[in-house]
Amino acid sequence: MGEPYNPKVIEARWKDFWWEKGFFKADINDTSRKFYYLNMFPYPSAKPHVGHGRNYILGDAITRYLIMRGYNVLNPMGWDAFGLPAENQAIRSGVHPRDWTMRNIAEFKRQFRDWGVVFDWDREIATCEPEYYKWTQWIFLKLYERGLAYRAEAEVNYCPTCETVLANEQAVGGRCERCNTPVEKKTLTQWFFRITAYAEELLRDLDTLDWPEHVKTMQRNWIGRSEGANVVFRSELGDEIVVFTTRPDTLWGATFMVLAPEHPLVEKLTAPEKRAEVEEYRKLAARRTEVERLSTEREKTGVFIGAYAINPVNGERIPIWIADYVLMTYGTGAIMAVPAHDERDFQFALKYGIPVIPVIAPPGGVAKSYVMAGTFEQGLPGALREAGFTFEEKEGSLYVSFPEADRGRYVELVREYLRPGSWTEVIGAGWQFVFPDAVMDVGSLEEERAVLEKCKALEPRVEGARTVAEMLWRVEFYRDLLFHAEYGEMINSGPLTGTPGDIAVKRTTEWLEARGIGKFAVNYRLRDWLISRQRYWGAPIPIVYCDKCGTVPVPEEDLPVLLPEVKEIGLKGLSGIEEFVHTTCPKCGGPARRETDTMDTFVDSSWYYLRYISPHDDDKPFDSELVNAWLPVDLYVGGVEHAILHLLYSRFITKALRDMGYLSFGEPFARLFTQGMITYPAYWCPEHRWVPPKEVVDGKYCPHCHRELEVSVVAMSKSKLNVVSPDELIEKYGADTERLYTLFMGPPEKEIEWSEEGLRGAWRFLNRFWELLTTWIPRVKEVGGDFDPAALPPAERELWAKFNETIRKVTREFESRRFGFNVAIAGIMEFTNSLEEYLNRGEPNLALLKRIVRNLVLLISPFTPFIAEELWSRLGEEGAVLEQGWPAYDEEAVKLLSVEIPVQINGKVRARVRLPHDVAGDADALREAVLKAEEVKRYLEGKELVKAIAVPGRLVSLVVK
RNA sequence: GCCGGGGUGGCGGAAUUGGCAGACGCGCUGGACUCAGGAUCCAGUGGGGCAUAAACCCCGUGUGGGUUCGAAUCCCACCCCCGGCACCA
Repeated sequence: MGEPYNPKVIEARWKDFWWEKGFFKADINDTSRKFYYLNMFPYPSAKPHVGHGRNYILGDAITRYLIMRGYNVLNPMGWDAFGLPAENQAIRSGVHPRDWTMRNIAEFKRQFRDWGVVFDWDREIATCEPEYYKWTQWIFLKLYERGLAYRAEAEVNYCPTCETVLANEQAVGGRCERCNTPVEKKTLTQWFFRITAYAEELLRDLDTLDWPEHVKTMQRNWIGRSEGANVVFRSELGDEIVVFTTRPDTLWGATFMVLAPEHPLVEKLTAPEKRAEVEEYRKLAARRTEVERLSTEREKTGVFIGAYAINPVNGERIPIWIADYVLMTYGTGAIMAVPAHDERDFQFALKYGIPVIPVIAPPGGVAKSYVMAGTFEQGLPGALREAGFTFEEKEGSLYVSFPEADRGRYVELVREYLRPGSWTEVIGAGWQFVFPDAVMDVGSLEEERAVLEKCKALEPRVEGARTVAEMLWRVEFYRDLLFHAEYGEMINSGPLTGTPGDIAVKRTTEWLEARGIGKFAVNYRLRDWLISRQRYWGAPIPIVYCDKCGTVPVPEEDLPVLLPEVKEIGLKGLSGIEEFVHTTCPKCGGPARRETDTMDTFVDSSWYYLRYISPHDDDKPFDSELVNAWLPVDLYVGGVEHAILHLLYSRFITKALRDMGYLSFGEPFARLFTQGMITYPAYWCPEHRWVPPKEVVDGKYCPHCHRELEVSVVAMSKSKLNVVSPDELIEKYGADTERLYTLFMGPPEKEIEWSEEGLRGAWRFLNRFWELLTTWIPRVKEVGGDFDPAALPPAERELWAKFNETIRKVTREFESRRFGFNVAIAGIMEFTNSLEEYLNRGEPNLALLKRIVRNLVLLISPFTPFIAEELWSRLGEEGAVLEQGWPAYDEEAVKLLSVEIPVQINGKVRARVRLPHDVAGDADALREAVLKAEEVKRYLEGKELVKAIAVPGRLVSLVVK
């Protein structure tokens, strides 16, 4: 019998062993077998939970494997240590953010140690240490020198709860990412990094990265490149108004123009009688929060400013409006509005009575005509039918649909039957109005007006309509043809009429360029990165303002600009600390004021992977030569939540540093793996707020009021009280069990729910594993000598083959891009089951068993290092597990085995034939052997064999009649 | 709306990428041990048919069609779910 498994004793023995032995210290000067493995460093908030564990346990397993493969692994860890929670906590409790942060860091390190997760701790960094943020400031200065850091007055997102400015990316859906408060607008002078200068490259280089497709897609969407043209409109007074459009082919349909309320020309262009109204609207727009503004439900609003612009392609005079659906921050802050082919413009035009002129033929090539009851003579339906037109007749009205090609015929025909004073329309590729005495197009503003007037004169019921479009909109039958955003043949477009849809954009752009009124242009959704934060706990921006010299960067030798030591952290951040603000100008020595903004913490984390290479270098941020040798990071692992911000910023900083000559590469992370979160039920009581799962009564009732609780399975978070602490689990089951279960629960990429039952499955397995191995280790320990696999009897052969199959399976998962350790561990479990069965059968082959036990221990070691190290030492082997090579897979082993070949007859598996490996491996021999086999013959009797397909090593498929 | 990723037992998920669907684990059912067990061990477990039993048969990977000797896997159409973005001109 083996002894009982006691993880507490075992784990205590090895906890510090791996670090002390130096297995996790990278040899930074040897890059011949280098592997830079990197976990995203954590923000050290309070205590880590099992959800944090997923990331680090995964990484630890991978690095242990790599070490055994003989790689010189760099696997560092550090702390994203600046940030809001520390500061908010400080304001509340008076504990200095540094002390709070350091306590948490200690807690994280203790947890890692308990987990058996080891890093190269000699390279530990914390972004809040002066020796680190000195270089964050240095990077700022370098960007400033290059014009990539600049100060600008900008309308910014401001969170009234956090009392700070937020980056666009932190204002998620118009709400503060941290506290969910609706974001307000404020105009402030702020620091920006010019990430847009790299928009094109950031987009293009995504193609070179071995990253999950969805992450690349998210970045592509975020950068949001679109091609089109800038077109120069002019106001009636001659002011240039440039608009960006992706649809220059719709230019002839521009019936109005919209400027963003903040557009600089608004001031000048507004007519005196409109000024009050315009001013009011601008104020309203400025006050509106992002949420309101972004709400898709909201109806579009705007104001006519009393001025007109001239459409350069056709000289049409079109009204200029302002509306907040046009953003100052995208394109030129002004658009040409083409209501016939843009949904927003269409809504706007309909609401404010602005004409619509179709200029692109709709897809489908179908035209429609509605002939109202009472407007036509008796014979029309019959005549239509006779002429081959199909239509529906409802309450005396006709609803006719026909191919565009029949338009002429239809118009001729219907005209004959129209009663005097009536008309009908043909709506399709262009809108036509058919009167008994005339046919009129709606192809220009002038024609539109003429049609409208004529209709009004004939029919008092359309009196209220302000435009033709409004009139037509009343006819349900036409609605799907009044507006569309597809590409199609250009119509009503002067010299370009008739241009096919597939070349319309290109030809129009060329046409505009030839006339000097427009130019091909590219626009990005990406905005510059706003890095200013009005806070204390961050890296101060190293800038001084001098009355004489202006904006002066702090000289490099004066870095770091230290955070002032203060007793109490106030709400005003650095600006509230007088001693800090007042300084002398580095240029003239006169009195000056310091910049009091600190940098966004994403700046800290946008370059930390470079610092790990020489973490304690006082002379420079990093050693270019070593960094160029070690980077890009071979494998970067972290949560998807950083798919846009952190990764995009890091890529930008890398490219900027490369262009300054400090780096030889332009992408920091060659390969990325994103692991999913661990979820757990969170219980909500309307009265008693969040209830910890353990206190829930009968799985659903509040322990205080017995009300039924609302359950949601969500990512573990302290605030929702649904975290599972590793401490209790490790106390009860040991770290190996937590590790094993964490890796076994499912593919690491996916989000998954934590389950203590599942954890107990891992616990049971480790107990069996331990007992089995400790039972036999004393015996195999004494055995010497080897064995010849080819000479093994069948049962042993099979075991040996199966074991090698297991090695292959486990190895494959480490080498794959999915790290499916759930499958690898399942393989180990499966093999352990077989081994147990074999050992229960009788006296085993001890030489074989020894080989298997040794390698099995090595095989499981990346997942459960404690138990592996303990068993390894009990085997009496030299050295530690991490000093052993990774078990090799013996391909020959499987070949010793006979193979069971399924035989399909007409697509159904009807028999199985056991054959030697070499027979099964050869198509001809296999086919022959199977056809001769007794169990197959009975299916062939009296039948004709039509086809026999043999797949070597797999199966045989027979077709019979 | 646009983009991306998916639909396999009661659940998490396997399936060597076109070759025995459901590995491994959880849960469940039955049994053992026990004063007891939410501990542990053993057996069974996709659905259905037949049934003393072994065996055997049919159905089955979101739906419908197609390609193929053979489809969870490839193609076409549709339905549903998850994630991201969303007044970006």
